[in-house]
Amino acid sequence: MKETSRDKLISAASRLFQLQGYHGTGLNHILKESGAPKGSLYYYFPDGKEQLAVESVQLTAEHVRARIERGLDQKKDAVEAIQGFIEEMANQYQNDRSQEGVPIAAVALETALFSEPIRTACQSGYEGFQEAFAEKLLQSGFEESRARELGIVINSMIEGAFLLSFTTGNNEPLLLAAKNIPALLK
Amino acid sequence: MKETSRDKLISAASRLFQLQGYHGTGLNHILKESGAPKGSLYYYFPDGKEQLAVESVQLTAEHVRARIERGLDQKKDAVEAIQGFIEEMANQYQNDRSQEGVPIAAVALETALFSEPIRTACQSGYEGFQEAFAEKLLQSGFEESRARELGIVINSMIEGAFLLSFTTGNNEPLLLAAKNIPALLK
DNA sequence: GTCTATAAGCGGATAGAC
DNA sequence: GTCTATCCGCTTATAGAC
Repeated sequence: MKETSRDKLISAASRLFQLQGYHGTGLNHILKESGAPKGSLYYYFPDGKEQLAVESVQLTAEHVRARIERGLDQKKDAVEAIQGFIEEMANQYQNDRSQEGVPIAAVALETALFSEPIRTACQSGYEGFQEAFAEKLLQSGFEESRARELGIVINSMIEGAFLLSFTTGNNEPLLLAAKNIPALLK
Repeated sequence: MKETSRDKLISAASRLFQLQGYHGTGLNHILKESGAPKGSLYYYFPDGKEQLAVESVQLTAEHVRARIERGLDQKKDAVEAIQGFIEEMANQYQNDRSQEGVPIAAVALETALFSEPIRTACQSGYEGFQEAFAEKLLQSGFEESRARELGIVINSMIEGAFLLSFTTGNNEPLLLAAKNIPALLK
């Protein structure tokens, strides 16, 4: 179970893109961080930085979705589960703020109008998050179309609260999002 | 009432930073777009790109806040006013999506951990948006602490919905945010 | 105050040895 | 598959003429 240069490149890129965005992260920085040689980068990712970004976004999105699903499994009731998940995010954010960033968001905003492959990867990622929430709501008895709608609304709320918490260095927006979830799902 | 080089630089920078983010926008691009000469840039903004970004964020934030206030003045009831404002944003976004971007957000995400002056400017901007919403809620009879809380929640919701709409090229997230505002303010 | 020329460095990408 | 050397373009920033 060894980690290849390819894996090391993607995971380093995922971290750095999330922290500094797409244009703010140079390939040299990714190479240094990953310990991989430049030759390997273009061997594994012939389309260069853009391809690396697409795969990084996909990896990040899978991790986040898995984390959402794990979080929502903690409680049976959907409303409590979603509320608890956001609170959990708020709490763990308080600890290692500096090492995280907002998943996908920076890359999405920077590249949406200029790289269709990256934009599509971000869109798919977001759809995955929404599905995870909708799935939980379905299981809790919400009607299908309503559950899908609320998946989008909850995702909006979390992304926005995360953006504000990250920018201000204060987890209050996330805590308030959690607090107001029950009203939204009423 | 002529527009100075300084004004032209800031307004060009505001547009480009919003569309492409901080690191994705070069000074040369800003200069070309504004028509100002490079000498003027460092004459008016001795601290260079960082200072230009701070002032651009401030300008953008003022415009957005003014637009929020104008939007909220359209209806007397706070709930209807906020809902209407988000719908208005969703509709106008449908038209000229490509020329806008999400105000402040890209710059905030890219620079929060690496430039304190820019981060602070973004934070102040967001606080202004929240005040505008809270003010309207106060006038509509909401209790002070509740109004301030909801200002943050509404701002989160809008920012997140805007991010998703921009990334997916579809205004559905904004429309759903508007639709679900009444439940939130219940 | 305005403009040009240029410095110094980093960006992404490639060639070619091994 | 791995690594180095290198190219070219664009970046921020500065110097100095006008």
